[in-house]
Amino acid sequence: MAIIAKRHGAHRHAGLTVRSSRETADLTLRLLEYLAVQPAQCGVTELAQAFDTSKTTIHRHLRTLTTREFVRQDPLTLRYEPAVKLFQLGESLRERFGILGAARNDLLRLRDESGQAVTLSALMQDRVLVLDLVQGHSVVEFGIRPGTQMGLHCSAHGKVALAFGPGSLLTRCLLEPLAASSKDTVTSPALLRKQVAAVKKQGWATAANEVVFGVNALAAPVFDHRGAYAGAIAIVGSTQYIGPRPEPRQLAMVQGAARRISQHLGWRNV
Amino acid sequence: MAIIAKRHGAHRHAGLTVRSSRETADLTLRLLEYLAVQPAQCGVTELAQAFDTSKTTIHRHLRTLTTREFVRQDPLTLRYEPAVKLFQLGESLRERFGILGAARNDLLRLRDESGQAVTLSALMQDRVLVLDLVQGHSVVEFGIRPGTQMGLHCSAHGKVALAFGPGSLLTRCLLEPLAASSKDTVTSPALLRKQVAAVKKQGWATAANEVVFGVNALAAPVFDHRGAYAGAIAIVGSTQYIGPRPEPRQLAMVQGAARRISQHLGWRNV
DNA sequence: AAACATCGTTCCGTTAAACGGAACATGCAA
DNA sequence: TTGCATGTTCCGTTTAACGGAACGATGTTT
Repeated sequence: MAIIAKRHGAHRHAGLTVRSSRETADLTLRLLEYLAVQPAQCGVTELAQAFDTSKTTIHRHLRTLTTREFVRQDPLTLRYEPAVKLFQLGESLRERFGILGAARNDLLRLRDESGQAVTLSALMQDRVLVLDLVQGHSVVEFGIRPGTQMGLHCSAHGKVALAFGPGSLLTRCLLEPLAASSKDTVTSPALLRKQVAAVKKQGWATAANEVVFGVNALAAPVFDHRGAYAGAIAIVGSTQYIGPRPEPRQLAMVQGAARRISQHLGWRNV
Repeated sequence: MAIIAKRHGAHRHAGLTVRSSRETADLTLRLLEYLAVQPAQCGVTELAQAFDTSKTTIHRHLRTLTTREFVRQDPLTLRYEPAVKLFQLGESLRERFGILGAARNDLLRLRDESGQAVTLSALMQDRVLVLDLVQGHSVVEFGIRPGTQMGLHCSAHGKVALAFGPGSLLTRCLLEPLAASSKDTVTSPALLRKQVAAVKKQGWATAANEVVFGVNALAAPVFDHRGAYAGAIAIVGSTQYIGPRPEPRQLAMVQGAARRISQHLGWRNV
């Protein structure tokens, strides 16, 4: 864990301490991030070691974070942990996604109809972000936690975004080499273009074994009142239940749900 | 808006600029918070005015926030807005509440049974925090946004927390004067003690007209595997549907859902 | 089309604030 | 008790945060 923390911090080099971070507030932000992802409370000494700096510095930064209520000190253990503010600020960003409120009920209906887990994604800064998840009814539970970002070229959500999102998205995506996250990941630009074109034509996308082996997802786009791409919904489950060529019944359910959500967002006609 | 931003920042006093914030990183955090709650993107000049400081300073702080991906600059407008990271960190705090995952399905069932909006709360740092909301089926929609914190003495969630949460909570709550948020808010310590005792005995709480006039909520506690208070659920709706003395049917639904969620958390017997 | 206003950004000398070592107060274990 | 942890405070040194002025690019007004 110290490695992560030190990534942009201070490095020991031949017995000499070289400080590579140019900004001070930077440490405060790194501290905040570190505390947030840590499962347990953290002590000052422990943090000082992780960030390779003095206890004094850590303590001062924690005090800054505490007065702003981003972090709090447990009165019993005297150790530090993230506070409500962080949760609230994260929550306040949700409001920027009108799609979230509009989708909730239809996601549940889709889950009940399909029996599979249902996910909702939107495009944020050229990245596909999972916004919501409704757990399935199967014995083994699939699903991706909200906040996770998915690959554009190696997920059903991503391919729908490439097909129906901003036209320049595919171009920008192909600027960087396509990372292979599994054996079946598409790494050829030409093949990806072909797939995206197909998705655009048929109105849905699958990504069998592309994220995790044995798992597939079936995604369809959601549009806003102007007819612009607002996000995507997908059912996700074992390849046993969702094949590379999905059943017409599943397709109808997913696309039906997507259409209803689009309509809630003010979208009209085809 | 400038007032909010300046609250702990720099103040003009008789033509003299006095800087009251002792810490530098403090400004970075205030900036982050400001951007998060702002509905639109913000420009450098605008922010410099709001925080009564130079454009240079704002720009440098924004750059710090940008490199850490807490904030991003829109390439088109060149203005700044909160970025994914903030959402993800907020989301990561959710994991600290085991109650959230355990409750989802039962919240939906309760919504469908009761037809009312359903809320889920937990105790965080002596504050009752709304964690989840399932919208009702009625024409007029009620409900409180996740992230909102509710008064201990003037909400159904709060009263349940006082009755079943840490024993010292009531004591600490009574240290400060009980703020009246509406006409029907309980402001007498003696009366509150009495009400809390009643809640403890009966296992549920209501708070008609205490938050907003015409709105009532019916809350019941949820317990974890050790039998400790983990949070509360409630149905919320018009006083027309949820009376001060709720119908036995409604009580059974809410308490049934609370019991099922407790069982998912590992709670046994009673 | 030229002049203007305003945007975000860079430069640089000044100065305030961030820094860390040492000493402190406290709680827990041998 | 003594020892070793913890989190916290003090203070002299030094670093990096500061803001005014100048810059280049946009888009608006004359």
